[in-house]
Amino acid sequence: MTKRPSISGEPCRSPCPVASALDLIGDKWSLLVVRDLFYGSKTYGELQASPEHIPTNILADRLKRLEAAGLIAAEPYQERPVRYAYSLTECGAGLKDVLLAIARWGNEYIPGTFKPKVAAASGAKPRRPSKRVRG
Amino acid sequence: MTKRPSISGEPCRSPCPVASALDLIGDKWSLLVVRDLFYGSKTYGELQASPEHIPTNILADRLKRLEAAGLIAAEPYQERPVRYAYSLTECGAGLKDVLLAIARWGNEYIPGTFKPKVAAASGAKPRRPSKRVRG
DNA sequence: GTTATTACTTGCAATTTGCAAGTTATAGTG
DNA sequence: CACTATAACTTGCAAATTGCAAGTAATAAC
Repeated sequence: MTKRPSISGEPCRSPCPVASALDLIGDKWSLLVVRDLFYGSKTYGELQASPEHIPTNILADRLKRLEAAGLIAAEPYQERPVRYAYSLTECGAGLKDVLLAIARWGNEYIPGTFKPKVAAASGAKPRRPSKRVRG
Repeated sequence: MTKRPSISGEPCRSPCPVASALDLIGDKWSLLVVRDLFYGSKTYGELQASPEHIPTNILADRLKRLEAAGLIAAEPYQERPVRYAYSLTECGAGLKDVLLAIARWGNEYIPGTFKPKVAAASGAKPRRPSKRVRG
């Protein structure tokens, strides 16, 4: 089985599933990227346009790490220049319950938060599927 | 006090419940402290003894922040020197579903993680600090 | 009176963050 | 063709955060 690097590239802190999960998604931005992919964002620009304004270098870094961890997949939708459409893998999509639990907690205990409409992971395909260039 | 400070002391990034929640608990350590309190840890020493070995200054900082955010409460159990027993508030205890969802996801997608026994939040008062060893 | 324990605090180097600006490739306008 | 615009990143760097190690204060234990 492939090794799953933590968010900081280190081995897992402990075999606790919570600690191991936080090694991958325990930071301020990763779950927001996952949230946006759930809501149908696909491209770098769409992810960047979210209301939290993730810094562009952080977004690039999180996309790399989440892909390396197997939570998301990058598929080129055009060449010259190569542009990628990002989507959740089954592993990443498995975080839906986590996101829902967090959203419910936020709604209950943090005043001023809105109630999100739950969106299904979109099946719409980006144009021009082509061969991979990136390893 | 109406304002809920983020983990970095800033105002919330957006009214999204997920983003707002991550402002409070979106880091590598906060949810592990909450997890340990769920499992019955009460004192600083017990929290520090967890297998992930949280740095002591980080633990002190997180306890302050989580208390300021209203997720945990610190109650003195002895004077001279003052020692505090930490416990989850209702707000902090509300994170149980979040922890469970994360643990389930970790168990399903991260190999090598153990299945935790779910422990109820204990209402027992601390007497003498007792030795606990958790794995 | 020396050592141990608990619960922290402090110092500091290294890492991470985030703002801003730069880069690369292509499209559109005149 | 020159010029502007856009999309998707990359790079530079100051500031903030992290985490290791050591220090501190109060008390108990030997």
